[in-house]
Amino acid sequence: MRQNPARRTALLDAAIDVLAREGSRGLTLRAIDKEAGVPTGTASNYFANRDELLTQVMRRTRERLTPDPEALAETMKQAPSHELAAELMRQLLTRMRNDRAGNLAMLELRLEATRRADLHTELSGFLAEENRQVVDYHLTAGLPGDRTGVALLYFAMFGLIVDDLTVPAILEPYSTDDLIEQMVNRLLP
Amino acid sequence: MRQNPARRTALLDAAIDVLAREGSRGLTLRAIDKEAGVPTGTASNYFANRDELLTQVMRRTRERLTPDPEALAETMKQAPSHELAAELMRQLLTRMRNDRAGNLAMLELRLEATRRADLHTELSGFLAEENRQVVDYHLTAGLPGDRTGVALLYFAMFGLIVDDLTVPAILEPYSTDDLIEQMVNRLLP
DNA sequence: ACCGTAGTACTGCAGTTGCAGTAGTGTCAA
DNA sequence: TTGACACTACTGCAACTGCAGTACTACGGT
Repeated sequence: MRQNPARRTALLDAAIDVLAREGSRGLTLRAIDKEAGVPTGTASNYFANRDELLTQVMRRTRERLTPDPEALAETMKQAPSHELAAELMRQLLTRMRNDRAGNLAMLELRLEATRRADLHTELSGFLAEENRQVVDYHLTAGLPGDRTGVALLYFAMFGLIVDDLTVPAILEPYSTDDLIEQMVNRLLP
Repeated sequence: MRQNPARRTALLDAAIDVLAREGSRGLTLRAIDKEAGVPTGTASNYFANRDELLTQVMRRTRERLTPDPEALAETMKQAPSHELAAELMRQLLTRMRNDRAGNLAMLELRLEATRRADLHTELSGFLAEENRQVVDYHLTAGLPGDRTGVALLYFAMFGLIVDDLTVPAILEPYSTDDLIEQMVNRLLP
């Protein structure tokens, strides 16, 4: 098992691109080699099997989708308000749109997790924890809304993001900025 | 190309099961034969290629997830109210839970559609139309809320459903009935 | 009633692809 | 010089597709 972390990350990023572009069906060790531009067989040296690969892809995807702490701190300089909450949601949507591959990969992993116990355990732990943290953060930052409202806000955002990524035609009749503003105002009393 | 409609439907239902259980990766014509318990090669006679198969799987999945008109009519006997809207949402969630395979297949198809232009066109048309219809239905039935509110309600429900299907651990801290009641009350003024 | 034909369903095979895994060699840096 | 990584090449295997050939069924003509 090779250790070179830079190369490993490069392989994982390549895997995310393959996953987004060709789906779980196209994700093979060989395809990763090709995408990363490394010799055939290299990915085999870094991942013992598909399970291990997927677990590591998940961790890498999580890293990529985590907001930049500095940018977040910058935004949070404003006084907490509905406007700030809406701004955070707009940034969330933008972040997701800017890493389309990462997001599609995460969706693929969710589906894959319904079939692989290990991945499911890891993904459940991670996403449940993240949800908890994000709600706590919102509340302790003094942003408006109660626990249920914040949870609903994130479910609505998630639905919107999935549609935006996969079938944006559904969103065409609406303005996403307007949707976000309305959902913040209505869900966070 | 064979025509026997009953057999075709049986093959498509088998395809949906395979898709849900093993993902796009495991969906082959042979796997469908096996799942449907028909002789090897049969599915090849019904679907010229993978594209055609996926398109037809999509149509069949749509059929399966459409609410039963009678049951809907029965529910709609009540006077329109927030309570009725909540009841409709609870039924939606139940319906989705009762056809887990159909739902997972639809998610797979959404992802597949990001890679196949034909499928994307068809899926976009269908889902956009469905969204429009569902919002119109809600409004003309006299249920509370404006167009934006109803749209938000469906995004939130969609997010909740996807989480429920793939990573239910996220929902564990919450009561789905409570979430539904709150989202109806808050999003539909 | 019989036969021929067309349409449909089934079976098995052959060829192809493409993957995983691993062994072996080359290279570079400590 | 030694150890870790990079690269190359090979083997064996599994699965898929597409084809070709066969069996069954229905139907229409005589």
